[in-house]
Amino acid sequence: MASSAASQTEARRRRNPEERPQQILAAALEEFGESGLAGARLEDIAQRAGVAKGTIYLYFPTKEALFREVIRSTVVVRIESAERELAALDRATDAPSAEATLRAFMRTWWDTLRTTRYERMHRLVVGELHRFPDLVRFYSDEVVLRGRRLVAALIQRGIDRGEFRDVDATVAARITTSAIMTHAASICPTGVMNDLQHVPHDVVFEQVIDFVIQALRPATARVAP
Amino acid sequence: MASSAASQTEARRRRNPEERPQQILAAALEEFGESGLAGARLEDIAQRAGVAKGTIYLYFPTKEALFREVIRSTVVVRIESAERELAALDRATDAPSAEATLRAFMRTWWDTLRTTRYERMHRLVVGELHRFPDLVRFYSDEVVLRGRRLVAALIQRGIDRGEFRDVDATVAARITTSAIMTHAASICPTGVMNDLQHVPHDVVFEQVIDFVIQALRPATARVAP
DNA sequence: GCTAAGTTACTGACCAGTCAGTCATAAGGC
DNA sequence: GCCTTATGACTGACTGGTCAGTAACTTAGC
Repeated sequence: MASSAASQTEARRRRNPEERPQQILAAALEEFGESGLAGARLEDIAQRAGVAKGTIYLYFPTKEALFREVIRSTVVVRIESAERELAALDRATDAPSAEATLRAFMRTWWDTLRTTRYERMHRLVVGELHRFPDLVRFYSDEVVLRGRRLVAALIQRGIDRGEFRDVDATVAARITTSAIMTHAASICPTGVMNDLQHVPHDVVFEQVIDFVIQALRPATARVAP
Repeated sequence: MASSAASQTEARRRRNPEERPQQILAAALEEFGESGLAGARLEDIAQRAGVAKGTIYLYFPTKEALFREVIRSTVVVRIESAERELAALDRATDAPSAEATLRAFMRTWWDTLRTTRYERMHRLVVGELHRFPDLVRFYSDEVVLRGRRLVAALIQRGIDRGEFRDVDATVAARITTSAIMTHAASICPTGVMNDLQHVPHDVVFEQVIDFVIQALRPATARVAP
């Protein structure tokens, strides 16, 4: 036990300037997501990151600056993954139906949103972001609009191919993403839709996406044979 | 100016034990909604309520107890207004179409959700409630489930009358309310859908409700004549 | 109607605890 | 031996909660 504590101390003391910011940001996301900006303690963030409090100040000038970087860096990861998705979709342009593509894309999004990481992010965005107008704008432009544009493109493809009704793709994308995001954020144990705790995630996802697809189906496709 | 200050002091000093809790709760909702539970200062709440800090402790034992009461009392108001709506709907049982009734009901909800009061409430529910499991349950049962049951009943009525497809009314209600709530919460200036700032609220509402109605329309009703 | 004694709502200075931010010191790495 | 990275004890500002005191109002006695 003594040796383990010693090796731990050793490990903590090892210089690691490349990885330090990431360690600290990851710990900060957890603490901020748990307790909010004002409620989170730097001491706890440091402990979770396996460093001393002073170390944080070697990389971030203030608590608020750390918070901003938590948002920015998490968001950047999200953008990048969304872009990877888009690229993958563009490569396989016309093989599957628009419906299948939309389903697949929303599915990966669904799986991402349901992680604890994004549950915390969601909490911070709704609960604290409003006090940082520049971050609101950043998030709004670089995450919300960008993500929606992606979904809108998929829906537009379906419209062009005659699979979907001639709706406003942007509006449809907005409603689709909002439904998916709310459901993803609310079905966790601490979420506000606790009646869904016992419904398998897959089923909830299918319910949402089926509803959306129904709204997008053209009238003629739905006549009984 | 001196006289105004004097009369203000006079007003503040007037005893008013009946109204004090409400004054304090209203001020607390504003401050908590603005700064979060940990970020809000009792001093500021007191000032906003026009009382001294000590006065708060005559009515609420701790800051946390005050927070709980803010949630509970605001939620109670919401339940009561929803029940009034339900009663009004039951009185006019079979006159208008299910679609018209659903539209009307969602419309009043929309107008309520867009007030600053509920914007703050939403922030608190998403951002802070998770640390109070009993409040999560309370909110989940008494607001989310209850509201959804109301909407589900409206949709079921439409199904029974043959106006809507034979969908799972609960699922449809869940998706409908989530879309309406997200949009209502996100279109404010500090919200995350800032591209909607310049779209009239009525239009946004119509887009959402039209999309939902499309998903609910039966196939046969949409065949071209 | 007036004053004294009593009651209760309210106040704000104060205390004790907390925590963001600092800095003298230590520990690698070269 | 010097420079970079890391530490954690320390400080000072801040705030939740307390309480001795005050003002507003009520009742009683005349």
